[in-house]
Amino acid sequence: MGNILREVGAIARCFESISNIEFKPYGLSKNQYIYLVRICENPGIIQEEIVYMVKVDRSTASRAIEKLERDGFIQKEQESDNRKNKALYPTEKGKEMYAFLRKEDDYSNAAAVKGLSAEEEETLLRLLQKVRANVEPDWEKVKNGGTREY
Amino acid sequence: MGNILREVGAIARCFESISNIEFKPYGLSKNQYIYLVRICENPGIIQEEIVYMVKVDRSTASRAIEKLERDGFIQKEQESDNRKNKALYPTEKGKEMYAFLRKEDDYSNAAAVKGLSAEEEETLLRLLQKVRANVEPDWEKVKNGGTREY
DNA sequence: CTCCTTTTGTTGCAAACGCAATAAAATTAT
DNA sequence: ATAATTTTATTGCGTTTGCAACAAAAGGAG
Repeated sequence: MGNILREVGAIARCFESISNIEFKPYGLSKNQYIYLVRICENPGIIQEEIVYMVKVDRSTASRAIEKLERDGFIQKEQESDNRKNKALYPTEKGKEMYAFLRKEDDYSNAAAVKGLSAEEEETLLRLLQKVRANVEPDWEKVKNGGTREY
Repeated sequence: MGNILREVGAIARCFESISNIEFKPYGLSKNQYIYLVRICENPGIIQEEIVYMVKVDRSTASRAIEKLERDGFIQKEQESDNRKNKALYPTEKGKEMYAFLRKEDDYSNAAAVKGLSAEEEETLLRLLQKVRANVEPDWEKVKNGGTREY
């Protein structure tokens, strides 16, 4: 009886832990890298979209991003046609940090799939994307007060 | 360019979030279920072994398990032949809760792999186990102050 | 246009998190 | 046998986390 979610959980905690330790000396505190990466890859993205991509609580994202701004890695900009949404952009400092984050990320991904064939790697990614798609609606549902029956 | 670790991270956060919300009304606070499950499945296990399985900081595990004991879900017992290790056992209350946790866990795993063939499911588990094995040594290393080169 | 709902974002508060430092028992080395 | 190292567990401290509750703008329904 293998348990997919437990493997996923352990792997996720491993890499989160490693990343946080490695980025700390560069001025990024816990989990900030997660948000910075998304903002750098999607300039102008709004917070709620990051929440959807990353799967974290609104309030957590709000404060993490606030801190990123305070620390000079990103900037919030009022969209001209919309006074509610705040578009997020990396600063120069943020972009520099991103280059480093990318190197670490590439290294970690390569380390993760070491020993897998190119085909297995593709398969793994495809299956994980499927799992993620399966999970998303349940997450939305439960986060919004819905219940799962089992 | 698909990123395996980001998928893994999002999936893990989804299920952690769902689990925490679902278990809260039953008296389990954040992430306690993770430790309770391991103790129920491995009666007599010590804390450090759980840390190794789950991939979390010692101090986090220590306090989570302490709380589990305080809440009457588990018991710590001094091993007769060893005064350092503390063997962990579920109480009756803990075992009852475990039955429920198992149902939720089974449901979540089934939901996760919905639409995958039995073969794909096996493949996914196998590949995840491989990734986990790849990651473990790096986690140990970095947690103990070592550095990765990239 | 006005009312209702949804979307986006923030804040209060209590709890969990994890690095660092500590302690003590167990194991290994000399 | 004794010293050095490793293993196991805890605690101090500041930070992050997330549920709840809230606010305000945007979007839809009548």
